[in-house]
Amino acid sequence: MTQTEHLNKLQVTKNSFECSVTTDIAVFGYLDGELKIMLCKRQVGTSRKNWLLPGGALKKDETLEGSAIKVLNILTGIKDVYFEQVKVYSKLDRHPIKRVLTVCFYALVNPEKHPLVLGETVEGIKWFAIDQLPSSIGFDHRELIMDSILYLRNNIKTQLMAEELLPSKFTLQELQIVYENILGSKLDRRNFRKRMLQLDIFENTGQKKLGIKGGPYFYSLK
Amino acid sequence: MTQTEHLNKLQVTKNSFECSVTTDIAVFGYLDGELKIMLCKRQVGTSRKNWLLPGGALKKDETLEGSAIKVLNILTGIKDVYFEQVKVYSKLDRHPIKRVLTVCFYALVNPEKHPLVLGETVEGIKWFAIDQLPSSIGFDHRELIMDSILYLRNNIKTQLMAEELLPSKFTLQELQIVYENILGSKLDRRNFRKRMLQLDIFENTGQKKLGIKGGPYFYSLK
DNA sequence: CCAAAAGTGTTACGATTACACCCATGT
DNA sequence: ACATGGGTGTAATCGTAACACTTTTGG
Repeated sequence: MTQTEHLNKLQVTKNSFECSVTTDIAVFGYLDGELKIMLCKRQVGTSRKNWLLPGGALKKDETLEGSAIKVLNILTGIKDVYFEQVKVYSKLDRHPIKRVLTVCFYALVNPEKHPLVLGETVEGIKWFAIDQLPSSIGFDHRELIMDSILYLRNNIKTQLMAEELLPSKFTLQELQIVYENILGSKLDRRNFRKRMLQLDIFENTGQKKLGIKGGPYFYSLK
Repeated sequence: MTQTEHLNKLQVTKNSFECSVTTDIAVFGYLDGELKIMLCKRQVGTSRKNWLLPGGALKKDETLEGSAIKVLNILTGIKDVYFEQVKVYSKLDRHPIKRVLTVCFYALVNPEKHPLVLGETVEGIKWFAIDQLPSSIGFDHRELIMDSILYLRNNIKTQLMAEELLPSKFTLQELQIVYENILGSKLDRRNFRKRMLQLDIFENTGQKKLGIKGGPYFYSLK
């Protein structure tokens, strides 16, 4: 340890305040033709009013990312998903009882690949369309959700998210709907198709999706 | 308190791990014709090897933003600056002695408006060109610096940063240099000038900067 | 008077947008 | 057969990038 680090250590230990830290995860998935977000009702109890993002306390031997992954798996059975840090929330009164600092992540899942398994303390899990959130959302989680959507919206411009959100075979319309949901606006169908196909990462499987007029082809990642 | 919140409180208190939290601030400023970052040597001591971002421990009654603002003021005398959250670092071994979680911010300052005042525990403060960082940087602060530059670079595309970084009167060349420094690439002079003037937020003060061939005009924000 | 930097406008190119018809399938 | 949605190409527009000469000032 260098001197500087030694002194810095003193700096930290002298100011001995320590803080509970939690992670909350905004999980997005494409379901029933819409972009949705997963919310939970936690624990059994007489009043189960509020929906919450899945989340939990950081433990001694965990990184934030590790904690988020573990917590999500324990509560919902989901694993191996795409994660991204959104923001930290540190307002003094975010939690009614004690000071809690929360790091929010967002995750993208393809619900088809991630069957839900209710964790012990989980009363219920439900997917909500992002423009039809329930009115009863606990703590400041509505703010976390809104911020996560903003981050997602910004990231879609540069990053491709189809792989994470969509089933392995999908029609171009389904892909377009995901984009429109995230961006919150309508896109021109021809221009969208052209742009996506120019990326040269999708291929036409030759199969058509049945039950839909027009007979759209399924596409998959190359 | 609702039932849900009550239960969540149990959730948090049961897992009783609490963690020291610090904020570190990557302060950028335009100085000597270059974009620079401010680093400190902390505390007196025989060995003063490592440069560090200014930073300090979160206290009980502070938000992260509040803490960052206060810490920066105490260490360097700087106040009233533009802040933005970058990222949280939570690797287990970031700090040699104890578990410390760090939230990194970046700040933009106009050095002309913010005279430096060395704080008590500060041995020295120095501005480093972002492509000439010292080799001895403590902890994982090199990583924090690199991430902050990336965030800054991304933000310049949508946000205007001249006001924060530049003196009240500046030439368009100086403005261009800030952009080139942040982006890490050369820009076409005519296109840059055109774009900036089209924003319609700068005005030509009519004064010329002396000592420079060509006699460039000073501009200021409208 | 020479060198260095400031100031200025136009053209070419690429990317994005707008837009309409025919074909396939389900009902 | 009819209605719904799928598939496709082109022209217009906008924003970005490339580019050279004259003017001003310092040395």
